[in-house]
Amino acid sequence: MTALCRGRTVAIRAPDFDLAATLECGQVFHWRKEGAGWLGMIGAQSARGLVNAGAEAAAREYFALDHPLAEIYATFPGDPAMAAALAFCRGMRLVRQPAWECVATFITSSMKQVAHIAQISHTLRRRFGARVELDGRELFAYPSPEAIARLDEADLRACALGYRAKNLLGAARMIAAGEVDLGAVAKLDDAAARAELCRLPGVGEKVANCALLFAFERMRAFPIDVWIERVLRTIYFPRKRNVTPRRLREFSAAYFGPFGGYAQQYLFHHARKTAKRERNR
DNA sequence: CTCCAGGTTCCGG
DNA sequence: CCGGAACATGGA
Repeated sequence: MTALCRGRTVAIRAPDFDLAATLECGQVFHWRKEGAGWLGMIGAQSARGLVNAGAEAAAREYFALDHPLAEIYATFPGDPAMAAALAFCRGMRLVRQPAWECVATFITSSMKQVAHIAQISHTLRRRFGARVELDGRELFAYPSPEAIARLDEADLRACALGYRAKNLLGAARMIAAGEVDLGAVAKLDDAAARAELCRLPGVGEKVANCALLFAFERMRAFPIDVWIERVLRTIYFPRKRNVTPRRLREFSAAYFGPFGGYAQQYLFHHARKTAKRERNR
């Protein structure tokens, strides 16, 4: 397929890679379209800084270019809804995000549209994150737990976080204090890792599953948000009442298989984009 | 103006 | 375990 990933100066080649879908599907929120390419950071470094340093490997790691998409697709169920989502999203990859950045952005995601989450992410980065130069442009890393832990709740509310300010602050302080160790979470099995993440304020099952999927490579993690719930209810439980959250969880885990998280993200992106198109009609 | 957005937490059946 | 309500903010 196409070679993509232009941080304005450099390209990375890979087959079966749709960079735009990967960056626009609502898994990561800070990349910005610039001309024909995208500008953003991979952890603490600008995408171009990485390549200049001769570490293209880091970009390949971040964008998960090693994920065997053909094999993953082969595990998807063959129903029409899944087929349509696959056709729409083919080449979209689940990136490997830095754990704290992922946990924190999804703490701020509750009851927010994707555009709002991105706005909050940019404000936090600009105000409290480490600044990096890139050709006269400036980029900002996501602020560390320690940097946020030093702040006041009012500082965060001033970034339009609303009630989420208390949660982000509390989570940052727990991690800065060593009460929760994200490095240790990586070594736990799925259930234990989920439970450990849920100790953080503002992290419930859905946010924990996003973190497991987008930062901890748990390909079975299946976040159920309002969009996915709508898909599940309308496509897989048509005109059925009393379908409980527990039932949706159990169905998803059994039906979508070992790469359920990938299936979930494809269904999510497809549902959101097609819904927007319908609305504009 | 009303409705809704990648939810979590707490509270009463 | 389940459904409801409170919790902030901004775009459609």
